[in-house]
Amino acid sequence: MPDPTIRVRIAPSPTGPLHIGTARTALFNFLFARHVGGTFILRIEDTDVARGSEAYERDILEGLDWLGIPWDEGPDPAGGGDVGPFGPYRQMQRLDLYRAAADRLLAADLAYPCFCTPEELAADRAAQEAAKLPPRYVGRCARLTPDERAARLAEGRRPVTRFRVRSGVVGWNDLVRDRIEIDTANLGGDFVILRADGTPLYHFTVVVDDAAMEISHVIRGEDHVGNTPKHILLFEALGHPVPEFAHLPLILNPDGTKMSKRKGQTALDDYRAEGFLREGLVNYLAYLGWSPGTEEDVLPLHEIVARFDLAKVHKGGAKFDRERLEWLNGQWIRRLPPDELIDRLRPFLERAAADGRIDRVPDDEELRALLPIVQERLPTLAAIVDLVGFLWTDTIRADRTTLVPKRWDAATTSEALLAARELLRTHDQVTWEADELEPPLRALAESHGWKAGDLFMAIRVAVTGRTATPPLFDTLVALGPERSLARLDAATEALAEPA
RNA sequence: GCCCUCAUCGUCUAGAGGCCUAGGACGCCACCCUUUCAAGGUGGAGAUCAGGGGUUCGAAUCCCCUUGGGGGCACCA
Repeated sequence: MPDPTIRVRIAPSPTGPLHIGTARTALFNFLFARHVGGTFILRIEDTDVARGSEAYERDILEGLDWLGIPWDEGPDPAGGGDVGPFGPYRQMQRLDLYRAAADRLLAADLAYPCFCTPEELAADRAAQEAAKLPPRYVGRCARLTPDERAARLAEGRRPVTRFRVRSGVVGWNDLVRDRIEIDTANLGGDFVILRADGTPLYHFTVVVDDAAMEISHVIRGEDHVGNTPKHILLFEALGHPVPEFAHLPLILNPDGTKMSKRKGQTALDDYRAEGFLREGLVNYLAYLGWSPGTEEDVLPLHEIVARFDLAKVHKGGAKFDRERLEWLNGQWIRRLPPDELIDRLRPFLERAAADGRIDRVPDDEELRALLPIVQERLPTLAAIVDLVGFLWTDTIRADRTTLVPKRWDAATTSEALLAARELLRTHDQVTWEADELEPPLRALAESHGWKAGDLFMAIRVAVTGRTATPPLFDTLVALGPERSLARLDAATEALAEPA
């Protein structure tokens, strides 16, 4: 049952690649909207021209799109025109709206021009700091007469526009944190809403846009709690009903501070590049600060939507736990249908080939045959190369020390490898299958008095170059008789070389 | 300095006065399975519910204080 009165938004600023925290906030907005049948809007807050870039905007749209949390209104991720009746959805295309809103505030004397110079403001702040007072605008220009303003204008000084902060207490019933009240005396004085060049600042654009776009619920990070009174004041000054607010707990670094690039991996793109699935990421992110209250850990998006409830969102922050993310991702990889897994693995193989980490890319058929032995061994998609990259590499390097099993010496290893090679060479190639390869090799070990495990380990390292691999006989099958024999030869040669 | 705010195993969490001698999951340890590595199964260690006061027949759950943590105080968003 769609509810047109419920409208939420994610409003990222393109000043960096899509942040995992932004993705989480977007997800919670999406979950809330879908759960109640509301509308999920994406708005680009690009008024910080100095730090923003179009490349970042693309990264954000692409990342959100990839995550699988589609917005109902906003820029078209494919690069087309905006979608939705409240556009445009990029703030730099809405400048006249802010200008008009500011004019209304100016006309009602709810805002005023301020001619203070950056130097004056810096001096004020320094003085306040020295006196151990909280920083705040002193109000030098708050009560300028028309003549004084005209005089300054005549000097060629360009004023910023400041919003008059009224005295009193502003409060709201936060949907996750309950009642919050803040005395406006602690807001830092009258704040700037328009720069001298007329471009608007954050606090002003959010409110003008949230009002214009009829946003009913503002769901954002806890770091915005202190901004909320300013926004409420602005809504009131603009004569617009104040929306509901819900402040989400922050995602934290391992040391408990707000997640940052310095102390953690924050770009969604980096997780994507490592081969984390959207399903795993979404599942994990949804469980940071929220839980369905049941004992289900692996939950698909539509189930999360069905169970989501803002009232059950936590108040305290949650540390980002990569181990748990990896486990969850593995769960999702194991749940992927074969064809789907193959499709998702492909880009990672192509990338590995481009980087020279493997020499060729397997086709779908080869990959499909491999899935039974790799699917349960992948914590991430990118791990495929590490796991079985030796299958697509022309030459492997197996050094002498790893070639010789723990309980063996080089001579025994050579002897065993030679015997195994001979056995495999004469093995019927039509029955080059795991079930057919195992018995004769076991018999070989027994006849020489070797432990089967030692023999298998020697062969494993000889044909793969590593001690940890998928099951040996499946590996030999994937390798094929020709390459298996060649690698056994190369290994014996390596052992024969003087150390 | 000021304002706001949070507080259950190492981590993510269940818990909305008696069901809690606090449950699950990740991680860790052991065992089983086993040719290695995983996956899977079983079991285990791990939280005097930050501390102290109340309220109550009864508190992890309600109130107060303390402590500790976090967030915020821009012509950034």
